[in-house]
Amino acid sequence: MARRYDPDRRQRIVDAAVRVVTEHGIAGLTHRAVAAEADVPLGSTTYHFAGRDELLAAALERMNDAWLADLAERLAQHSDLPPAERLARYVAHSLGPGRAETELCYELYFAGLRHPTLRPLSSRVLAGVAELLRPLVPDPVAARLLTAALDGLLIQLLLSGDAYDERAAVTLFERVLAGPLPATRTGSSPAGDTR
Amino acid sequence: MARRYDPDRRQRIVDAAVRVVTEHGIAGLTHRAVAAEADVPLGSTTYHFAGRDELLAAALERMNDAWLADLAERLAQHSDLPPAERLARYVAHSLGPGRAETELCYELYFAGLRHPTLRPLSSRVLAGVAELLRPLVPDPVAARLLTAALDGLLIQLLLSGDAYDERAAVTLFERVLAGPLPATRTGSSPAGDTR
DNA sequence: CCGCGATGTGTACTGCCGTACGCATCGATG
DNA sequence: CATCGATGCGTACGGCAGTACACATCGCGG
Repeated sequence: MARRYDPDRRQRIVDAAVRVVTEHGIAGLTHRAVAAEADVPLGSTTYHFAGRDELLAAALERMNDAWLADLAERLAQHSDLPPAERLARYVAHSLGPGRAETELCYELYFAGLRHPTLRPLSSRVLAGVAELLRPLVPDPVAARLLTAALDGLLIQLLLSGDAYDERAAVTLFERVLAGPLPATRTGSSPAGDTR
Repeated sequence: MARRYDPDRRQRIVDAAVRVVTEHGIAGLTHRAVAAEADVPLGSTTYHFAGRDELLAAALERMNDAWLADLAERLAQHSDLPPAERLARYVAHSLGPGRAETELCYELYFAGLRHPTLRPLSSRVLAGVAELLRPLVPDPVAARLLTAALDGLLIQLLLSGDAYDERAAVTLFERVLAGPLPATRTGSSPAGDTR
């Protein structure tokens, strides 16, 4: 029972928490599970984190950062391709080996929806994605819309299990990317021109 | 302790389960909570439903049906407006008084993602939405893309708490709705034309 | 070298949960 | 009206969770 000298125990606990959440979901995050995963006694997790919530928040924050980093990296790759193609590639990537991670990210998203504590985290990720997409698009509003299209498409593919139609995805992104928002005009004309 | 004659007890239990899920989320659905909400003894919920899962599935199915019915109704209204406007109106409606319900629906969505048991339900709703959107659009693939745009936009608005920019939404829908998919051509040309 | 506070460890307490089960009651069937 | 199975009711049991807490150990400042 010799007490171990373990200066970054806290760090390792967060790592373990991330693994636990990845495997068992948010509901599966318990002090005991994390302690076992980190190979530390139960009391240790309660010592370093005031409560379950704090532990969860720490894990989520790290996972969010990883997500944004991954997106940034993927967007940087293939920088020769047109934006719509790059986004479609990113979708393909998200559905590939890292699919489980993608599913997690969206689970966290919605965890923020129910638990007010986590909302700022969700909001931050959302803003982060929009920011990364910003260079592809003429204005911030368009970046938000593009984010919506990306999210919606990914969610649908994750849920339906349908095969990924990359050509359709490219088309979707091309359309959303098409030029600056005509609606930028502050005019209040209610009827959209069908073009 | 006189035993009550209560022919549609099962029904009322489902109702109570819906209310419990609405208020406390999926994680909050317990036999005890439902029993209390339905004002029946604990043993009653376990008698009518084999287990927690069955109870949850029953509640979710009902909520999903309600969601689709609401969407159908909203789309039928304002049938004079162009489709993009109608969709934007629906988004506004979803963010209004029924916002809590909307949030619930998406929570259920992702519950299906983690729990394989519930996946068919999620998938069914997804297909249902796409089917309702089908008449607005030239082909089924476009309906799926439109569904993605709608979902993505709603999710973003629910999470970010940003004000709803209805004009931007209309623009988004107009673009996604624009004509039949050019990608319908089976051609395999890999590079999208930058137009 | 010496204490002392930070850190680590093990365990116990309390509460909630799913589920099982024995008994009570009543509608329906003959 | 007699009976029986479906339905209703209350309670108990085992498991797992969060948290608290007493004690052990060790780095570090004096």
